[in-house]
Amino acid sequence: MRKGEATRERILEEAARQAAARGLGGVSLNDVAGAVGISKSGLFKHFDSKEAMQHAVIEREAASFVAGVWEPAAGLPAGRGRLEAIFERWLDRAETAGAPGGCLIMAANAEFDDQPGPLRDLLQANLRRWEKTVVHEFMALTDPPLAKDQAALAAFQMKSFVLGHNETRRMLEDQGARRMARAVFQSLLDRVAPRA
Amino acid sequence: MRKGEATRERILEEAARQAAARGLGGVSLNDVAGAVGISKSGLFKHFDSKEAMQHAVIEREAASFVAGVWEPAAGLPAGRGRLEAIFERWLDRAETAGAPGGCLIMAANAEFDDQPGPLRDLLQANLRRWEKTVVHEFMALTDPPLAKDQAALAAFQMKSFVLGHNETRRMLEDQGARRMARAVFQSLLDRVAPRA
DNA sequence: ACTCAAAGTGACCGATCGTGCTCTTTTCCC
DNA sequence: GGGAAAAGAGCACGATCGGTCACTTTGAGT
Repeated sequence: MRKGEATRERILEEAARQAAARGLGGVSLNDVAGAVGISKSGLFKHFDSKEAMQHAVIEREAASFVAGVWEPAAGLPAGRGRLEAIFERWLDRAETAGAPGGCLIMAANAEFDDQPGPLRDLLQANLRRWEKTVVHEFMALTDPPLAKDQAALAAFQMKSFVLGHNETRRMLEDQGARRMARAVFQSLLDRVAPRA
Repeated sequence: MRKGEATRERILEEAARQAAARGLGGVSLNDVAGAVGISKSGLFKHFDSKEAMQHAVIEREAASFVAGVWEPAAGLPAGRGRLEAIFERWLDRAETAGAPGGCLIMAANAEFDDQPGPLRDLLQANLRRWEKTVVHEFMALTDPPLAKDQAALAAFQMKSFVLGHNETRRMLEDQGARRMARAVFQSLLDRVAPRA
């Protein structure tokens, strides 16, 4: 039904907002329902359980990640410019996505890395797909293509810089976080594929 | 009293174990008391509130961090060897500290980066002190000393590699995580202070 | 050995948790 | 417009949450 889908969307939106602040496990069905303007039992008409809702939140956020990080760059020609675009959009996530609270995916990865179950499985699958994407992106950076293990090392660094930026920005509250992340990423690109 | 101190220590030990798995906010006073072998009300003779206990857990873990990461290297002469030692011990934390569950400090930093309060303040203060330590360590790496902003960039990368290793190891379950972290860190050291 | 504080118990508080149930209202489709 | 299905309300459940209180046991210092 049309109406139901709209409500479902508002639920996920609110749940994501709360998850960004208190963690995915810390969202309260009562609070979500209240903020959306329905009763707690009404919420169960859209999700069979809290876990099912969390699952949907993650899927929604993963889609948002693809839309916000990958798709804006997908139109660009493969190469340094595209990697730079991806990196910038990726950094954006730590600062704006689901504001405030930063990137839900990054937080959830840390939250569930020790809690076996379907939620962790989903996060892991998403993370693995993204990892592959980034590695391929680095392989396509040079001609001839970068060796896979070299690309993996570059991808590891890129991912690390995003995580470092996230902590530096959010926990250390260092305003230079983005500048530093950008600097070291540019340095990485220079090493992997020296400018003409 | 002697007995009380021992109990207090067992409480903190168990609380840290649970915090590593479910997060600091997810520890249950009931479960902790049960695992220690005392009643929940007995627990309150050692800590005035749950937050006070969490505070003590963080302080204990911070001391463990210093003892496990900094002190083993403190005896070495400043320079590349000492930085390598620090890095290795730091990586160890993601794999063994509080096993299983990895480094409580890293997890707590991600958990509380959006939850204002005394716990976040404590984590932030610890993180800032450690950040300063690492920057100074990099400054002392070369002769003449590295400029502060250059050392900050190096420290940012080192910290990022630890975070990247943590996620790669714990969430991606990539067994090559440590090898990659070591490789990119060595490369960083080579750039900052080329070998003789 | 005596004493007094520290350590620990058990029952209980109000609140909130996720979830199930029945019932009413709304919305969509024909 | 009527009828079926979806959306939602309201209530209550058992469990668990952090926390309090009065009481008993234990242990250390003199």
